Amino acid sequence: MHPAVSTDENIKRYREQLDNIGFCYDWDREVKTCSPEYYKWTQWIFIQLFEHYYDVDTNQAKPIEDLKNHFITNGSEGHTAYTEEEFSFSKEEWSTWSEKEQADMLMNFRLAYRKTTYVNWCEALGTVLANDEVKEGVSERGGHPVERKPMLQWSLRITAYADRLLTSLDHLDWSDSMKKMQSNWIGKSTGAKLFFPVKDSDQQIEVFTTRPDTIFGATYMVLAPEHDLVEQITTADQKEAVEDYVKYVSTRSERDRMSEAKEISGVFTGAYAINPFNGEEVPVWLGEYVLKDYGTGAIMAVPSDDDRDNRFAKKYKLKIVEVVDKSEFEGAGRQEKVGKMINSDFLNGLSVKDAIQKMFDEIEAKGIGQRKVNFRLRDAIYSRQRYWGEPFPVVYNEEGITIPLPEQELPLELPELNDFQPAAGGKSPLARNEAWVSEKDGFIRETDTMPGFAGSSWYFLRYMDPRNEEAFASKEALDYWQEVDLYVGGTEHAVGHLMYSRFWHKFLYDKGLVPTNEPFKKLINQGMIQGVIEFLYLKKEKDNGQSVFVSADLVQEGEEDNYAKIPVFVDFVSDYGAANSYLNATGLGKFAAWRPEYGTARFETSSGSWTVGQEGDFRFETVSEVGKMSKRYFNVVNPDDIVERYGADCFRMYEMFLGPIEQSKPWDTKGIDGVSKFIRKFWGLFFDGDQKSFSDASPEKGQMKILHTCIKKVSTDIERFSFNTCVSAFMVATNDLKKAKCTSKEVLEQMVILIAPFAPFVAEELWHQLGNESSVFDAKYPVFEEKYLVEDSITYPISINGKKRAMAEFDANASKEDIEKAAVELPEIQKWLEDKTIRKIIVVPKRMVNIVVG
RNA sequence: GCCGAAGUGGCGGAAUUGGUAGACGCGCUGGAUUCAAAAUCCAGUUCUGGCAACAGAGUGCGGGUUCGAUUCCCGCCUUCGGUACCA
Repeated sequence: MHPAVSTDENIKRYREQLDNIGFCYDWDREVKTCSPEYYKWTQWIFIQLFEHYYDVDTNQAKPIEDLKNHFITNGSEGHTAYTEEEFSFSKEEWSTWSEKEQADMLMNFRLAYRKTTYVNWCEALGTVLANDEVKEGVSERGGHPVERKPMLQWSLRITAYADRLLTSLDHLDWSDSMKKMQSNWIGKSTGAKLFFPVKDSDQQIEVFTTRPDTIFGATYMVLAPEHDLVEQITTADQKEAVEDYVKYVSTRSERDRMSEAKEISGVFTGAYAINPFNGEEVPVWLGEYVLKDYGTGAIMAVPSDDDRDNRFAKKYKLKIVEVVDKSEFEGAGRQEKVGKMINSDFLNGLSVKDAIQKMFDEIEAKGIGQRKVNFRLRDAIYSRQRYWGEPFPVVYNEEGITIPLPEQELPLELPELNDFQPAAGGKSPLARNEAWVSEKDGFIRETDTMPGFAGSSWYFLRYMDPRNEEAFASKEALDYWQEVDLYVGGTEHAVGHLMYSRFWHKFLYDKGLVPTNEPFKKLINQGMIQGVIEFLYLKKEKDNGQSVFVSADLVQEGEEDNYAKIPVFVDFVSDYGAANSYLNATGLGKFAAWRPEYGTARFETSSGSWTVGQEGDFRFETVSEVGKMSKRYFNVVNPDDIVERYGADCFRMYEMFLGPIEQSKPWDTKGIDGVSKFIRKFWGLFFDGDQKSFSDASPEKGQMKILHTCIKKVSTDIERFSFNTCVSAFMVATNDLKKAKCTSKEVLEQMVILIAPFAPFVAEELWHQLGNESSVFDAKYPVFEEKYLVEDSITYPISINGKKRAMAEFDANASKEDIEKAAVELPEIQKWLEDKTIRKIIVVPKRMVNIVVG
């Protein structure tokens, strides 16, 4: 199916569902990130990013033209543009460079730029896979091998904004946990970068370390297996081992490499580096735990003070030199920055803290390195080898220089294609459309497309002015709406979408295109309604070329590692959600038809093997896990049938009633009857059968108390997004009003207004039944009045040593002394005081009494 | 592994600043109504012992602070989200 068709169907479907549930949206402001009217501006923003660099002096984005002019007049000398590498060239050199060489240099500074990055390449499928589609080195679909492969791709230089993304978190009304996740993700650390010369070579290894104090304990070095120097420094007799290892690591996902649960691995290059402080020769190793893209892609390993280095050193029997004496800090971890320096020449006797500072000075004095702030945050890869995305609004000339399209040629529309599979030779689908790719004058178009986060990084700005053809939004609209007041989103967006949006927004702010520095003022995290994911166990090793699935009950405990888990569409599964859910012959047939690549697979169950076409009594057990409802897991449950059966009011209130908004939980309709009953009960306050039962009778004091208790609870709970307790407050009020036989229109009318945002359909109907002409949503929302809740007396719990032993009622104005006296004299309390001395009596007014005895 | 969150009856959950643990709802048990069922209504329902009054235990596990801890501190366990190509 064409993605445009399925996307339209999905949008239509969502719209129907949202209407069905009774959500109030201003549909005039609807935007579609895949429509050319919208993505014209996504492309436009991309070009702006391409045309700018980040100036670290003024801390804002500046036109790349300015930088180019600087290079023309000064060369690299004195430039203040953000970049990862250092470049040094004179204006004369610049002027001798070809246009292509100059363009390549500018690429190192542009906020949108091209560089070689690694992708998960699956040769068998001829395509690049998302990390999620790769499970333990093989593709989730088909179980084919996947390797890391370098590819020239677009990236966004988000790292230029790292510091600002970090510091402006302070001013946001976001949860602390969310801010922490973002700040950890950005991962600012202050350290030193320094060079270790390679023995018998003119090469140097650059490392970044936050622990320069431990340099005398640096007994070996580790390079990322992809490090540029690997080939040059590897000795002849280690060549084969190194090549094998590099190949092995290319099949490992980054996540696997970071996990320490798995066995540590590495290989010796044969080369030695010189420790610049003590002149010792230290072996240079490769290790998969060092990543190419973090820091410099190389570390000085200090096994005495780093856990991973320590494990590595022990495994490969490398030298360990203790350099920090932690004897005064019992229980301190290996990596804790405490203790006194030992075995460290001029650092001996210093505290770790002082030693770090001293080393910064030494390194700079010796001229072998300098202080450096490093960020864990990496630039965002912006290319996707897929059809369904925004085309890049650029062409490449014959030399490969990037030329952005002029604004009047935007949008560059996605051309029609009838086959969305990757093109031959691992190229993106768009490469099939040669007429589109080849532009006039030998120019060619980019065949990759933009990622999903392109359109989603700024859509909220388009809501402010969705039809504007002159700009992504008018200045007037942006000034009026400012930022997003409240953003409700899940924590799954914590470091992805929310970080990218903030980055784009800051860039637009720098250009004076938006009035605010941050896009989302307040943010709350709703939990996810989860689903049960059903997996089939697939043997990683094929049997004579045949895929073999094994029923979960036949897989031994501890053997799970030999299997890949393949998700199955939950509709095929019998007893879905139960612990022993399974596929019968029909279900297996559906699975095989749905996943044709497994059409020839064998499915082993306790009652024999099943293959396509077989009938009979098979029970192939699945693995059930609670996880997010997602297209990827084929476990999405549809709200429509609930609305059909119980009505939208009931669906809405039940979903709220399930629990706190920020908590995740599996979807389960058990209990929805309670909410359904409540709505009928609420209706029953107004009607006795078909007869209206309300009257003009003036409300009793007790009824007003019930009403205002409810108003108070609901008003405060709405403010703190505690909707589940609002629903229970309505239930309590309804039960109480019924018990009080309340028929007062005055009270009931207020209840209707109060409940309207929760159950809009029934509220509107009752509102009209009460004789009102206008909509309930135009009525004034009830206001809590304290006077209805004033109590004459208060019931106190009386505790002995913190354990409740009696209840007693006291006048609301009773003094502490009176309460103490009366409490002690209660017969239920007296028996606990026999043979005991009263040590203390604590009275918390209007709360409780605690008598301490001993 | 790392970062973040959560863990309370048979189940979903409540307890807003350290002050009555289990509100509200589901389920279950008994009863009313009914030829019967559904629906509805009434009563009970944390666990253990007890006819009961009552007593003991109890908020993932182990410690600590406090007159008092679901709430604060330290150490663990389990589950969920993220871990850079889902966004």
